[in-house]
Amino acid sequence: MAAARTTASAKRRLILDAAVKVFARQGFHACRVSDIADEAEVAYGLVYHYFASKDQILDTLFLERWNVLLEAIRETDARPVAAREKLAAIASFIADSYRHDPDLMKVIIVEVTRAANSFGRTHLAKIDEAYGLIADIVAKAQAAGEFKSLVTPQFAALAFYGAIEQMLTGWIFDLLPQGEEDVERAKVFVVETICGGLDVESI
Amino acid sequence: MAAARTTASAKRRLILDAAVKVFARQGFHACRVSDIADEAEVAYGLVYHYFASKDQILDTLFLERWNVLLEAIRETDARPVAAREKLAAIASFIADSYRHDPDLMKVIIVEVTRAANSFGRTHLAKIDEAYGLIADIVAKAQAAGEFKSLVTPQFAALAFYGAIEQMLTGWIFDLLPQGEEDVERAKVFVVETICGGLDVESI
Amino acid sequence: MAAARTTASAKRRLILDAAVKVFARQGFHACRVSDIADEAEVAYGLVYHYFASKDQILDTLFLERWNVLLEAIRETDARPVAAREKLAAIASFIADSYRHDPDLMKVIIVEVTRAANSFGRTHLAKIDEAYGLIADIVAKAQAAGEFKSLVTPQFAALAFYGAIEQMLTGWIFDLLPQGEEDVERAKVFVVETICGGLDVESI
Amino acid sequence: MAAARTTASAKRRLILDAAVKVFARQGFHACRVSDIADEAEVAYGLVYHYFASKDQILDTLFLERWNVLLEAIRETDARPVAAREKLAAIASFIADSYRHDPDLMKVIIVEVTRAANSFGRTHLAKIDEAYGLIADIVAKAQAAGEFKSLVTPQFAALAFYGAIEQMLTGWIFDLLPQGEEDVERAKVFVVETICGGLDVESI
DNA sequence: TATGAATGAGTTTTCATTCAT
DNA sequence: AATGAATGAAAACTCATTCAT
Repeated sequence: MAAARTTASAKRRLILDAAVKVFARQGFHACRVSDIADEAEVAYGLVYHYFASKDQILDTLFLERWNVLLEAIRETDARPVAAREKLAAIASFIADSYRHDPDLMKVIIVEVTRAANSFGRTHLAKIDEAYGLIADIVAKAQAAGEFKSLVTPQFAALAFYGAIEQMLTGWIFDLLPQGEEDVERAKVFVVETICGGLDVESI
Repeated sequence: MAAARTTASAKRRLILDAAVKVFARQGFHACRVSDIADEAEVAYGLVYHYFASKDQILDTLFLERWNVLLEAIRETDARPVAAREKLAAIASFIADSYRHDPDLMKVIIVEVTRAANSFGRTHLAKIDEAYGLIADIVAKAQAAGEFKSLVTPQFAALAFYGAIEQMLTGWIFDLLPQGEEDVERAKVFVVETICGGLDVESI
Repeated sequence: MAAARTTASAKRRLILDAAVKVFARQGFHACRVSDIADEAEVAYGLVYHYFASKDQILDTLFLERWNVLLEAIRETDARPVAAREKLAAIASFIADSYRHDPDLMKVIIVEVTRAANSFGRTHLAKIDEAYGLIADIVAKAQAAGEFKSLVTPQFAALAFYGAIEQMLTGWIFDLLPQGEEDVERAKVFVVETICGGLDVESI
Repeated sequence: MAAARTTASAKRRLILDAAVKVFARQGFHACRVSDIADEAEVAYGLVYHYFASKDQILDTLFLERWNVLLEAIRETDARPVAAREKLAAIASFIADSYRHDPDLMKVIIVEVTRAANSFGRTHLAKIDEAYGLIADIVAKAQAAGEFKSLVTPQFAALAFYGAIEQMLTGWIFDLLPQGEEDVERAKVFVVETICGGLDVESI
């Protein structure tokens, strides 16, 4: 089972993992393919045996992870819980992803998701897919009377994702504390901000 | 004096304006210095007479505009209005900036603010300054009982700015409609989302 | 014995035949060793089991065929016919070779014989051997009074071969019609041009 | 006058001349762009300031010279002399070109004209133009009764050019003596072979 | 024989920056 | 101020060849 996914090639995985480290440390553009090969301790040419280009390595990394995220969102949405809890679960999933492999998330956020002019554009549709799934959650909640209908679901999704990405960026660049409890607290904050709003209850 | 700064040199301004167009069209990395010179219709070498490097051109563009934004936030904060109105004014100012000069805002967002690994890092402190000013507004509003204190002002600022940046990104990459009324409505949406929250009033 | 040479290995022959197709289609330099393996439907490494290098494949192809040509010229020369008929037989043999296996002849002409700076240089002596055999025919014809002695046999051979090679090049690159009758006519033309000359008989 | 052609740029000419030496010495493929820059004693990048690619240098060299050849053939054809003399003049012009600048002719013959699979193909039309002009001469001579009509003008042109190219190749690779008188004699030989023919007069 | 993963040397091209005029 | 020729460093990618199995 697990083997099936691993079998592909141990060296191939080695290269992908090395790329995560190198991209996170030096940035995609600043690093050379030879840096990846060195980090993976494989021959230079082997990188090109498994990947057609430096770009393709990043593409692979992004898609592997983003598909997991999309799946997580879909699963979350399928659960019979309140919309607010769904959003909380998504925020939690993303924050945990960062906790679990900060380098990988850094690469995905910094080099793809926020790299609007390069990989961000390439994967725009895939990224937008996530917005769409979140928007669906909002839309259903509005229809069900859980959420107000003052803003479009599309916009709410954008704001929600924007807040999360900014939070991640804060961690990545050390603008935000990222201790265990800080992260747990942040999960709550995103949802509180977006769902609860900043305003005091108007009574 | 002021004149001195403005007059500085018509050619210098020409180059900056050309750079905005070229950066917006081709991206900072994908364009050559000669593209800027061509667009400005000045000699290649003149670019280096006025700017020390290609980087410095973007730095200049960013700082010029970001300082205007910081000033606008400060002025807004000084006004004796409700916190929600202050945030509305900031959102409005940024949206109008985009309406007025989409190319410039595109360059600033895409090439600096979201370019976490290059210019974003360079100008991190300056960008963070904006978060700080917004956080101040939130902090004061919490102290005054206008805003709930469930999230830290710092976090609220991050979420607010994150939502706005995502909205701009949506316009820049055509994921969001950007007609006159669309923009006006979006201004309202950001504030409604962040301040009002998505949840129906809990009563 | 003879069987031994033929049997040698079916795979080896498969590779040589595939190489002809691939060299003809893509050119020697533009193709990769893997293209040959793919065309032959054998494993990549097997090519190196039978041949020491990519170069050696072309060398083998050339020598196989060129030796046949040399033998044909020798046999022709041994026949008790007029010199003009001998040249006609050689022209005919070469033209028929092209008719029979245009890809192989294309490879030999384009990649070896005309590739003066690479394989042409390597096989210069072998190629020159053909000129020498032709020159012998001319020399004997001059001695016998069949041919005039106004040009050296060496030069006559060069001109004769040059005309034939140009004719083949014309076919290879579609500058010359290559229908069945066209080829037959061309055989006659070469001899007529070189032996008969263009001038009207001076009486 | 002469200035007009030279003015272009001394360095540019320097690079072209250096390229001729380097291409002739090492071959187009075997040499690096840096070899050309070194030979010309200019900075590496300057080569790319004047030429878009290594290929373009060879293209330029070829076209410069080939156009001179075409012009020479046209002028020759315009002269009111016998066809045989016209062909003699063309052979003479080409042989003299080689005498005058053997490196340049070597490059053109070896790297373009005979390089059927690379530059030869690129410039096929231009090369064919020469065949066409020669064929015209033959055709008119046939119509005027100067030449027999046993072969098509197109074919005669191919044979004539083939013989000349083979002669040049002979010189280039030292298969043929190239002393002053050898060259003069060869000029006569080509015409004698192609126009006079090898056969003794049939009377 | 047969396989295909692994190796790593080698070169064109790009382009920011400098500098002489 | 203004010009644009001159400089040269830097890196992705290709692919023939080797080798362990």
